[in-house]
Amino acid sequence: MSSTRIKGFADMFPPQSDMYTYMESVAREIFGRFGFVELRTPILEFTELFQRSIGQETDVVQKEMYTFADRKGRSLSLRPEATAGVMRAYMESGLSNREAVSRLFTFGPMFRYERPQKGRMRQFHQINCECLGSHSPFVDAEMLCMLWAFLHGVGLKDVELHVNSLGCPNCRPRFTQALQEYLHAFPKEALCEDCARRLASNPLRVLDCKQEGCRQITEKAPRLLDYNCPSCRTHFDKVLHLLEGHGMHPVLNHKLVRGLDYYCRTTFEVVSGNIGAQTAVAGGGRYDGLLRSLGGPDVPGIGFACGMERLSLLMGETPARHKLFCLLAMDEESRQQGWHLTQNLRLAGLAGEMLYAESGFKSLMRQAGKSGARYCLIIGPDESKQGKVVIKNMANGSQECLSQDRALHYLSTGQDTTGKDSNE
RNA sequence: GCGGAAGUAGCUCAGUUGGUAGAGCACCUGGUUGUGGCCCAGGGGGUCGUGGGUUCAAGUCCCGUCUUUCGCCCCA
Repeated sequence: MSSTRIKGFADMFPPQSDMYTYMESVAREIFGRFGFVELRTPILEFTELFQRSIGQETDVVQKEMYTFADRKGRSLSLRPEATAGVMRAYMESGLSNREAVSRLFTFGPMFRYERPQKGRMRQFHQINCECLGSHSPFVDAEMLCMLWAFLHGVGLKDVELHVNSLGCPNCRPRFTQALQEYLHAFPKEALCEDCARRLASNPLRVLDCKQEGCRQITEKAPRLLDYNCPSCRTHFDKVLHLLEGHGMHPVLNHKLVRGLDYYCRTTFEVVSGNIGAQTAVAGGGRYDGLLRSLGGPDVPGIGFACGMERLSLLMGETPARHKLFCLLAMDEESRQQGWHLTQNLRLAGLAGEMLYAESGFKSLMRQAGKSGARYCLIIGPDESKQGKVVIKNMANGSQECLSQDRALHYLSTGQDTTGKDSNE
């Protein structure tokens, strides 16, 4: 309503923020098992880095970046994706001299000036993984295996893994030429306006146009895979073979191309039909020439990005965190005792709250009920005189009065079976 | 950058051919001394996104604007 917030930039409260924290913790755990370490790079970089990395001709660079001059007139941009910054950091750190293969992951906000819609914000969040230093198809398969494990780890189902091979600088030009020849055979009106333009500037993009007319035409278009050179083909076959042998069944999608210039060979997307107009939850691929083109060592790489906004649309509810206790006290002396007890319970590892409102007992009791706490702790004049506390089990209504010193033991061991599984 | 839809209480929405605002849920207080969830009774809350215009009178009609949302483009 009030418009103090920047369009496309969202505040996140629970349960949404809990969900993002959850995604990150699952990612850390699983990526860690695969030998990945966390890298954090700046949100701001020199504009030139993105221009050189992502590609001067891409929409992302041409019209979607938040670009501005700093106080000394240098052009800076908020990162629209993570890979460029990771490459820069990798080069500057000299990591390639210290280890042959580096496995890095990073989380964080990215920025693109686009029209917000379902699953797309101007400030959005990605989980990003890069493996640098290996040409091996085993690595490609490993990345996909890890991505799949992560998505399953956060409870995702009903998603498909699409793969394709874009070939390399040696073989792709032949395909591009063949595709253009194929498309030129159709009358000009057959393709949509955008594709007519793409035909010259970026013919590969015609393949993933959503327009029905274009789709029919590209259905029988030349296929990338058929134009892969022998070594690209061998590489890709190996990746497919490994995945199949591991029980993953990637969908070979001949129309899968990627929007960023640096991709080659293995490319992939994880798609779902349940995120509005968007379909990709995660996407990535191999980018063997990227580091070299940025002035770095000739080190191959492969990586993927996973969109957290989109992922969150597909996830169920994250388990709500449970409070173990809610303490209410009825007069000043009781409040003081209750306050100390509350802090002691927390310091001993139990999660809970104390109600400070000086309202009537009924009101406090209602609030305790709403808090969702498993136990309600009550201290009134009678209890505080003897240093006691009433502990009421909110689920079954049973209660007992014991000394405040024993409350911790009672709550952490629990005399009933339901009291044992505190997860805080 | 382009197109469609919508903006009324914290939330979801009613609001009839224009006559100075309602419901449900939520919240608060009670239903006799210190026991929540159910029920009952009461209560607090809205410059009807915003700025103009038409009119005796506009939440209701007209125009602008902002925001949100769904698409296009593009992408995760």
